[in-house]
Amino acid sequence: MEYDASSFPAVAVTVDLVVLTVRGDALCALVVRRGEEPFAGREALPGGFVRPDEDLPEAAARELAEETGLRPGHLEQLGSYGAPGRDPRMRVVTVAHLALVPDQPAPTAGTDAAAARWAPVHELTGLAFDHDRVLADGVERARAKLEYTPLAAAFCPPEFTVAELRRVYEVVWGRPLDPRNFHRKVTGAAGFLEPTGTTTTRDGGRPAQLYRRGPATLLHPPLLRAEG
Amino acid sequence: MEYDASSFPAVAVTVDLVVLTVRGDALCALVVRRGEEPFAGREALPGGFVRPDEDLPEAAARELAEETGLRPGHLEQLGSYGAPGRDPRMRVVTVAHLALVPDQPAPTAGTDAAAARWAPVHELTGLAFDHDRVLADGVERARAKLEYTPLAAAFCPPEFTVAELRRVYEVVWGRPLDPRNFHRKVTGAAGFLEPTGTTTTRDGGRPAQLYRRGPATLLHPPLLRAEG
DNA sequence: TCAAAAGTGTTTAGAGTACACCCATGG
DNA sequence: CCATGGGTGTACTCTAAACACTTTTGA
Repeated sequence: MEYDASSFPAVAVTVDLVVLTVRGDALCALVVRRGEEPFAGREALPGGFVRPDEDLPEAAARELAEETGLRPGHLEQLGSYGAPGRDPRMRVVTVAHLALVPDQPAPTAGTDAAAARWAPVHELTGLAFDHDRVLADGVERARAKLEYTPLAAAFCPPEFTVAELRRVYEVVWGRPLDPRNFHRKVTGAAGFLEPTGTTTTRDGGRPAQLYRRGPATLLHPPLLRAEG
Repeated sequence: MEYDASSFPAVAVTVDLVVLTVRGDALCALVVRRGEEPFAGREALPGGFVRPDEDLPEAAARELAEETGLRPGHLEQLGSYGAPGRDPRMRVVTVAHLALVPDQPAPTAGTDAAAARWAPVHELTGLAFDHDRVLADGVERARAKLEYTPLAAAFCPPEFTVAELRRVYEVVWGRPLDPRNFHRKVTGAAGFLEPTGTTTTRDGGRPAQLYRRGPATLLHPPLLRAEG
């Protein structure tokens, strides 16, 4: 990395957020309606400047808290996007992040979030900037990561049943899973789930064991998307 | 993404490269000796400024060509690193990229590459900036991607034998693989390898079929790192 | 008592590993 | 003709998919 620190191109760095949640039957993303040019009136992913004193993950966490008022179940860097013309005003490189959050009772209760809403990802097209692409990359990352990490639990409340976890997989992958085999797999995967000892009947039928997220970060064996 | 384009923090954006190759028995990375402060005399990953008119992948490809004179077998974005203090002079956000190249007959024959060398990744510590971390992330990405993509072929010359491909896996993963089962797996994976119809005896013994990279981007089924 | 969902057991098919074995070349 | 590596066949094991079946609640 050789360069002269005194003469560098003027670039702005932002963080943008793909915030995903499972609501009803759909995988949903958080979008905000833009009030200013460019792309005024269009929807965009939430985001903002990286401040001089903060690291990239900090900036992403701050923006997320400002938009949703919530601590995410999971937050990771997705990738950077910096095509010269992506913002018509100036050179902007954005570091996109992927956040997974549990379903919110209230849609959005943040400060900045006047014009924010959750929308099913399959309905979201025509976003501002290159955000269609960023969103697609985020969704694909989430889908892939459910296979080999216990990340699905990030979409769930602190305590959840196996059926609720299965519902996350079914919505994100868009296909049904066998409840019996799914139950065996996730309860058998070391470190995925920790039983709380309590049960609930909120899903109807026979009472279901409640679980918390376990300490595992990788799933052995992975759950596979391609069944049958 | 709401912001005032006229008042943004001053940030420099660079690309850094984790360039990996398989040489002899070791996975090696390209490093350059720094001539200037900060970290003068220390080794660092190759990299440089993103120019005003180029996209991030272009910048990475240009830097790679400048350093190695070579077209990579594979080039992808790795991640961005932007901790406030990572460069003592000013705020620098770097977009790290991962490049995989075939083994070079001549070590490095580029323009900028006076002080460049290939070094086994396990010997590389004490790199400038946060490059130890960037390198480690790149190596881990490469290891993981060999499992479920046909990326190992990016380490090979245009035409290669199954044994040469297996050698790549053994070096990157650091463990021996059964030649017979490996052969069956890679020749059986659809789209991984395309036979050229010619053979070679350059590895000794019975002539081996030569293959080219096939069109597949994902491996079904994946090769697994954890064997029995 | 019935519907609904939790959870267990069993069968069967496919994939992976280990390893015996044969093939084709150079020296 | 022997060493070397290429390549095939096969038995065994392990996992997962499919699905019958039992359990435990609310209505």
